[in-house]
Amino acid sequence: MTQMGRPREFDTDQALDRAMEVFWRHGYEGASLADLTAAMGINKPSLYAAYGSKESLFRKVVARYADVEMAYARSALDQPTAREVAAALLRDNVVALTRPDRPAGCLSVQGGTACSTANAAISQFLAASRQAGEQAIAARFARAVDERDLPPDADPTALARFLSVVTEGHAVHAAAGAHRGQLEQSAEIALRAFTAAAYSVRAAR
Amino acid sequence: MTQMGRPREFDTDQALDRAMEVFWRHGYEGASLADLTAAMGINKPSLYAAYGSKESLFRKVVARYADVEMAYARSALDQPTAREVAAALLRDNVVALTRPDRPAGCLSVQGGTACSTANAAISQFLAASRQAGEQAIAARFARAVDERDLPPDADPTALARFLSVVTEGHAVHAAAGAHRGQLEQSAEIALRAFTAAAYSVRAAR
DNA sequence: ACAGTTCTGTACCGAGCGGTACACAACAAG
DNA sequence: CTTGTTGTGTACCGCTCGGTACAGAACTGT
Repeated sequence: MTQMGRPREFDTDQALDRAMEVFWRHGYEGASLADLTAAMGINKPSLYAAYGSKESLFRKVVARYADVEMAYARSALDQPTAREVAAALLRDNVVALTRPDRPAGCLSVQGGTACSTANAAISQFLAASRQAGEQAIAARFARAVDERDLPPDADPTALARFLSVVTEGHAVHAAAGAHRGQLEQSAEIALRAFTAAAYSVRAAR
Repeated sequence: MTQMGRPREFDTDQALDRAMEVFWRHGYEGASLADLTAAMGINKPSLYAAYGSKESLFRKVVARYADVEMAYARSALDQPTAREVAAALLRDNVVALTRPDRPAGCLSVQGGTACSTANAAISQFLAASRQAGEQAIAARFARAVDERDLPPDADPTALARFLSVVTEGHAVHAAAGAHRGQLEQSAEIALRAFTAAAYSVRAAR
């Protein structure tokens, strides 16, 4: 059986990308249904039939964002050493935050660090997804300790947190208009910090 | 002449503090007039008579925030050396972001990194105020170069930007629920990075 | 006492919000 | 050609938004 009823007249993934750009630029609450439907080229009933609700659409957008726009982060974790992981992460993050064909900054931060009480679930959801990324990095660094890449008293959690902090700071800065070269300078400083803290013992304490 | 007409029945600065807490927690757009008036203990006409509009109230709140809640930043600039400036800034910032009697995070970031098109001026205003802070730090570091505290090829602008990035990242993290001790670890790593980048020549490049 | 001024509370405004009812159009199955 | 199913467009829902008109209360100056 192929599919009954009238066929959908738009591509759901393509419309999701249009919605992503709107949420990315204006945040969850700053993006109105009128903005979204205009960008997606559909009407409200089509949106609700295909995605359920504004919140459900947003969650689908964030999932797609993680899949597509954050792919660099997963491949950074494949680098052979912790130092190279950090270097790839910091550098590719700066590139992703300042792509001329994308809104500046990061959907996960722009989406809503603060929300009205009614939408508290949104900011919690975004915070949780950022923390999941941080924990993935921490797990990678824990592996590096096991592999004798990092010294035994290195703190994978603290190192991952530091990298996460820097990328979030870069996201705020990029959204405010910082240029790629400016963030690259900052990333280099952070990378030196990471190396010192990770590989020299007395660092963490 | 004292003051004509019916006297105001509330303290405008105290009400401003109540409004600050609401904006701090929910951002500019996430804070409704109903939330604000309830927290301030006044009615809408009193709010409009005393502060002009929601946007005008927010700007007054941000000004007060800079005066009161960011006083630590100004006194950090009075430290004798660049390293001590950075250390005081990072550490006091972490304390300010995680005060148990204040909302977590930073009003300037929580206020609105992203806004609807109608309120684009708000996020621009906040970004500009953050950049003003960054430039004050850069100016302090430029003085440190003049004073032979920092080496002649240190980059005051890049160093200030790095510190600004870390504090913004800490603000995002704190708003997401990070504890003070966790951010202190991150601040220590950042401080080592700062010292290395600032005081050793080949660092910046 | 009275006028002029300023603040307070109620009750309201138009506009935009997220979300939906409904009639109709486009397809698959029989 | 009919029937069942699903998407589309219009037109609308109740609600909340930021902001205000207005009447009365509380004060100062004469």
